[in-house]
Amino acid sequence: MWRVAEPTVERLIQYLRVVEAFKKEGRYLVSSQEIADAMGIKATQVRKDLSFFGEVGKRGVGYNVSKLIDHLRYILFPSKEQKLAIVGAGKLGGALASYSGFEEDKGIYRVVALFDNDPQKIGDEIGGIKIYDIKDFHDIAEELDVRIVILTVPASVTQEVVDHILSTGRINGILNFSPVTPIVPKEVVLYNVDITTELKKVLFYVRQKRKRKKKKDF
Amino acid sequence: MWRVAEPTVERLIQYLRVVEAFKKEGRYLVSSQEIADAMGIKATQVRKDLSFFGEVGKRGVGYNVSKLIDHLRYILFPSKEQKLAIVGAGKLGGALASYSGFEEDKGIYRVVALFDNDPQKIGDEIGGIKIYDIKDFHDIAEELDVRIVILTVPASVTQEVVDHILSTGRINGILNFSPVTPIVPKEVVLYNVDITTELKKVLFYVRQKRKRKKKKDF
DNA sequence: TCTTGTGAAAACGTTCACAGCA
DNA sequence: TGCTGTGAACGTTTTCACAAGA
Repeated sequence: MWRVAEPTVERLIQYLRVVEAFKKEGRYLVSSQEIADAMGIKATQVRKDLSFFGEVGKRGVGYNVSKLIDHLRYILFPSKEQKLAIVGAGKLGGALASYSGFEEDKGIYRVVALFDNDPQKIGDEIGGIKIYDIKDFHDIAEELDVRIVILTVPASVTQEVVDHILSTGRINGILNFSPVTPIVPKEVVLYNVDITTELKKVLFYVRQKRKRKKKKDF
Repeated sequence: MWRVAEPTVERLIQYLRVVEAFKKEGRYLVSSQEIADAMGIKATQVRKDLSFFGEVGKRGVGYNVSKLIDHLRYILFPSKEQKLAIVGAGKLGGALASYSGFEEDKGIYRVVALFDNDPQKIGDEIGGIKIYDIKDFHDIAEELDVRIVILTVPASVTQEVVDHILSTGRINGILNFSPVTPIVPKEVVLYNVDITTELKKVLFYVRQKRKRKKKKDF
């Protein structure tokens, strides 16, 4: 199998979305330049990425929209729909359980369960998804064929919860929304989405730019 | 002013959190190795980053925890508390309005307003934050001194809403949660947090690893 | 002529090896 | 001796320049 660099994977995922949008507009052909413009990157970058797995466009013509979609889907998500669980049925977990953006990705993944430790919440439903007791994670995850988890628990219990869900030996992927990076065995895929860090990056660069501008003004 | 690379800024922000945690534990000194371990990176990386703005540790000793915190805060966020607005009072916007993780960053930023176009919601409060009519964005943003926006609107209206809020000329930073990358003038700082892309990266690499493992097993 | 595909170069980021100090 | 600071080496990612093909 090929070894794909992480920034390339990120862009391939976005190419798929962008090209699917072109298809919805009824487009039959698309150029690397058009894809690049839609994403704010360079056309050469798009061509490098797309040609990584072999030639897929036609020189002088462009890329066939439907063919390109099939190609990207085959490379990125050739498996059947993956089942996800959201662990932590608080505000953020609840918002994700009924997040409309996930609808677009039917066939790739689907949220099938919520977990929490609050007896008040267990048994309820959010967005049509049932809340289970985190104590029953082992059994329910097995029953529902869950191997990937979205983690939306408070920072203070992140490591503890991660240890618990990994003790089942089933889970091989975690998308963590807490600002604490848990320690996981290297065979588990962990990505962190830290909202507070992203916000601070915006703040830092806004200030940086103001400064640069002032300097220029002289 | 210095030019700081983006991965460096991200790590500096995390050093601040990690070192503040060490301070809470009553630590007076900390080594680059300890910081590195807490973040799963190399100690040399920590030293490179921390020495970027001049020497701040003591050779043979380590870093003074309180001094290091002051130093990082001075580099990253020397300005007064920034006011943020959340545009889009749906599930995700609501969850962020009452997100407890923001409490930790008091003094750096604060959410002061929500905006939506749904007359049903306008006038309500979420997490103590009032929902205003997006039509009044210009006036309210000026009144509340908002220059940074968290965007949690549906993908289909992302560009339209961005154009509207930028037309005030006040806004110079956007943290966008929609999976569509809006086009903004280059003087506006834009960061995208695309939950669906992060999820797909996890799925891709989980599959990749399974394959690699199988190969190894032979 | 138009647009893709690609080796080579440049830019960027990380790691190493060790010098410098307490 | 122990730990920081840093130039040089290394690895990775992006960009360039142009060859190849419809």
